[in-house]
Amino acid sequence: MDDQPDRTLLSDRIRNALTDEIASGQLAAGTSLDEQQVADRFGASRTPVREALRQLSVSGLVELRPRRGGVVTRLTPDRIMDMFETTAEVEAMCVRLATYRMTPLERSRLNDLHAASARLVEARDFDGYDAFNRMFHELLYRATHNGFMAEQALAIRSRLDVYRRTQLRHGGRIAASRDEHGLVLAAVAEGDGDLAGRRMRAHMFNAAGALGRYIADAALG
Amino acid sequence: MDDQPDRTLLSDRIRNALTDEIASGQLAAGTSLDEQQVADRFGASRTPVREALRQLSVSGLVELRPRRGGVVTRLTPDRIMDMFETTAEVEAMCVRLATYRMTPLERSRLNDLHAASARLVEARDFDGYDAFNRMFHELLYRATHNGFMAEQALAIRSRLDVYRRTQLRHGGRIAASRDEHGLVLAAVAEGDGDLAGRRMRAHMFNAAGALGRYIADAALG
DNA sequence: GATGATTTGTACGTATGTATA
DNA sequence: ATATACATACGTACAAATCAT
Repeated sequence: MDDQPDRTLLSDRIRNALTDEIASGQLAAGTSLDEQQVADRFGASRTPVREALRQLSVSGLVELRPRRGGVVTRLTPDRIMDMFETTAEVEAMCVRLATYRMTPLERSRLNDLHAASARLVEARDFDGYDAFNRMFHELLYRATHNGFMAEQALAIRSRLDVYRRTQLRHGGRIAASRDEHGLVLAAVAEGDGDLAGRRMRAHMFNAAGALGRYIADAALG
Repeated sequence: MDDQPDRTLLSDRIRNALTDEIASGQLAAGTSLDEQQVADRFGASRTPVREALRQLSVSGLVELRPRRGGVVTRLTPDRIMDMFETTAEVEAMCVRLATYRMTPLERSRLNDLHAASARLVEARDFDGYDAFNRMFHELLYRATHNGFMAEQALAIRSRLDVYRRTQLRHGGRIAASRDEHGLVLAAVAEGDGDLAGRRMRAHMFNAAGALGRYIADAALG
């Protein structure tokens, strides 16, 4: 039972699916998105596809040139670095505010999460750590107690997922990443938001460094 | 002559028009947007209107509930304060980076602009000062030399235009605003990005304070 | 709570603009 | 360079859901 025909809008389903495929890299940058092809793939008409593409163009995942169709946005290395820097600064901003505003419960939840992540590092569980990492940062966004800021931070961060994905697998980043989280939390514990912010920024730039050539390669590919 | 039929997309024209009307307050928060009505108003069919509305919903200006049409987003006072705080923090972040990165030319352009604004304050030219103010802040965004960050900052700031519009007209804000700009620029001149950032944040919060009850009233109305 | 009116969601047709041989 | 093929932009039609009574 419970076989009710999907209640959500077709255009929304298509948009979500495309978002995932772009963020995960299944749909590579530069791929052209023919409306009819996409429509066929989802068993829909072109109308909801067009609406989905229009929305994706606003979030910047798709580039739409009038009368010439859309392509998955191809980012230049410069642009990626700009986005990465913005993410780093925004994260720093969030953690600084979060330091002053998080509840004891939120603080303890963060510490618990961090403690639990040790096991993932030992086990070299990359996917597990990736999931933890996402939770860690999203918890910090929410701890700002500023819903709008949290949304913005998350939206910006999501757009870099495709580049962040493989990052932790390289070098000893996973262990270093966890250590840096620890430093951030220590500053948070001391109530020093500025320090927490600086450490978060450093953490983000370390991650960017680890990406290194990968970013340039992916962008040019 | 020059009667060539508009080259731009109808959906884009509609979107831009609606954006302006929402940002300027002509279309008040809570106004419901009937697709057919909007289409009639622009002499178009529902198709481009729908595409425009979908895009506006992504930028957050319109709330679209499946099968129930769209309304101009009605912001709660809390949400407006969140947005305002985010803007303030983002501006602080931008000016800090800009301090370290702006070229001598950009610095001189900013100082010139600031100097010229004195006349506007004396003349109590509110509209003129409003335009100057916009330029001043946008110049700072660009001086970060981070295109992505500048875009984000501008997008967030624009969404508050409708609330900022009347703000400068009240109290002695226009003179105070210019003085605060001066303090920011002084810190920039000294190359102290952190100080410039703190002063910018203070500047933004002073503006928010001036908004005061107005925000709550506008949001509730 | 049921029924009719209204409005949205999706499909489809056609004209126009863009790419290509 | 011109013509042909093709994809997009917009309008229209109809089904389905929401709402008003």
